[in-house]
Amino acid sequence: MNLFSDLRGVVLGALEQMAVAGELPAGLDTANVTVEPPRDPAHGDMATNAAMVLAKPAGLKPREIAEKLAARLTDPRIAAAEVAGPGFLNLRLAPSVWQGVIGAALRAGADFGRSRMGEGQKVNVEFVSANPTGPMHVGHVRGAVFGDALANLLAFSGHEVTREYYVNDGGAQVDVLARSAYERYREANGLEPAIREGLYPGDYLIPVGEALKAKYGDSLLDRPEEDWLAEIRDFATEAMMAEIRHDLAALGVRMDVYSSEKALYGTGRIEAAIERLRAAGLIYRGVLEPPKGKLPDDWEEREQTLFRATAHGDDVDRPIQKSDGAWTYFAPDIAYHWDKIERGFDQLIDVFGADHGGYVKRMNAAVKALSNGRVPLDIKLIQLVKLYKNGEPFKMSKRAGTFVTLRDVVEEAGADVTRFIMLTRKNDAALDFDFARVLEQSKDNPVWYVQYASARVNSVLRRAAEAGIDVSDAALLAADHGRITHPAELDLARKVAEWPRLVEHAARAHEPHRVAFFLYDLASDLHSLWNRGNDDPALRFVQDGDPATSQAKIALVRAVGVVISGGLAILGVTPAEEMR
RNA sequence: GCACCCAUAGCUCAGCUGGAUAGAGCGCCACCCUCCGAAGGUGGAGGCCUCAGGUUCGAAUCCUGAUGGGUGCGCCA
Repeated sequence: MNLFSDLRGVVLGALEQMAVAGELPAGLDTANVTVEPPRDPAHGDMATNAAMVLAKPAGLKPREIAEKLAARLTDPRIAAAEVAGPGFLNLRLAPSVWQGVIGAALRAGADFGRSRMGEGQKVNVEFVSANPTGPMHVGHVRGAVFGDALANLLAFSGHEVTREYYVNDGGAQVDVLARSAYERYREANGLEPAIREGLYPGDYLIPVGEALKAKYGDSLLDRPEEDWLAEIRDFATEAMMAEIRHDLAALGVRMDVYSSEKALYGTGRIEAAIERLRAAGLIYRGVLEPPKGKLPDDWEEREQTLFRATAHGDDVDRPIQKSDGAWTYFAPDIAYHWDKIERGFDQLIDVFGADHGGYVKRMNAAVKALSNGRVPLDIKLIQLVKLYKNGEPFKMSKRAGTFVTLRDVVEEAGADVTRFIMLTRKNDAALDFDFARVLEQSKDNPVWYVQYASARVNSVLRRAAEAGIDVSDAALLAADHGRITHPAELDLARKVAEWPRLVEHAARAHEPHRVAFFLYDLASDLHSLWNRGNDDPALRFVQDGDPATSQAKIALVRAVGVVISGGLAILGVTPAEEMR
């Protein structure tokens, strides 16, 4: 149930009637007609801009259209319709609408707000995709949480979602990993490791060295690199991926598919994808212009195989082969996205770090070319997270040597707090994460505030039960919600009613942070109503000697609880049973 | 030099894909603990939505340009 789209349907129906009656020209475009709650509650419960949107194409005055529209809005849910301002039509809804929301929320339970908006849409969300050369660091945390929450959000709105991790196990960096692990293997055999410049120095490879010793004994010592490189590379990569999967699990992130870059090589898949572009006339041999302004020191002209990315909106064409004929990193990426397209996804989402911003246009160009424009690709860039503790920059590097790991963050703040805070900012805005602040139990800590609301709902249910009131789901659903009449309570019900619409908008925009902000608002409204009960006993949820009214009020509280748990589930955060 | 992102209260940020008088938290000011949970609550002050044009019934939101900040820019993924 989504009240807003229902009412929009009512309005569109009325416009239809007007067209039939000759009050409006037929065939007007109503796509821009909205029915939304106005910012100022004094303007009623809902407002539609229909008259203003249609005035020009219809050649009529907005207020005139609004008057006629108002006369045709006979739906029982609409108690009053009045023309205001330049041509807004403000709708006042019957209290029963808001009272009905309580029942709708309780009936749907955890599914309240779930929609079929994305029905039949297969969406692939690729995120994290950290190189398998070490443990995940802070930079990955936000992308991991964002991607996971976005996937939840899309699934909740009816999309068929695949969560995918692209394992960059095919490039030079995994050879570096292998050489680094080999040194640790030598170390495990009692030799002095030579961690040269350019190798990965982190302690996390020590256990890998020991595991290699357990597997190979001393048989790989003093052997030329070509004898062990491939084997140790696979071994070390797998060890790193095991670590990454472990870290993701600690953060509550689950992947459906791990795709390997290496698996694309030697199978003709890259060649096939490139061929497809070539057939479209987008591959050629050529020489790139040097970038203007600062010229790299070692610039020399080179002929390379290029992808005509400029044909699809990029600024320059992009090399797919190095001058020695080997693929650049872009080539397997093209093949990987082609693979995703071939798997039948209707929509692709890539979650990248902001430092990959320069990559967006070329990837979009490639996907556009590969899918003939059929499959949209949305690349979400995740801005940096700056870590602080009590306002001081946070440095911790127990295992990694040079960076703060995801595990450090989760151990310090906990998965729930980490996830929530990471979603309290738009993905394209930088985020400050202060450990001291996020663990604080006060109103300026949004996680705490929302968790507190969730606990408070439980607390009310508990107390009511102690007072002998039946607070079972069935009883609350059967309660007489018509007893919810106080404006403050109806306001809270209005907020609950907004949830399905918010989910839809957030899903459409690919912006899970909106859920976090909504939950904060809703928690705030609940706390506020609670506090009004201090001064005005009529607003207390448990009314002594009046179990019927108590049940109605508690049903409202429970409806808020339903939304909060549902919203937290999307964010991947556990609701608090009680505060301690 | 070019591209992308950002610019909203003193600070940190929202702003529902163009709606009416721009919001929240912190900080500040004033009140409030006999009261279902006061590490809290209620109210208040605080704005040229960076600037200049444009689009239209209507712009913080869309377009162009400028300014300031971030990121990136051919054999690294």
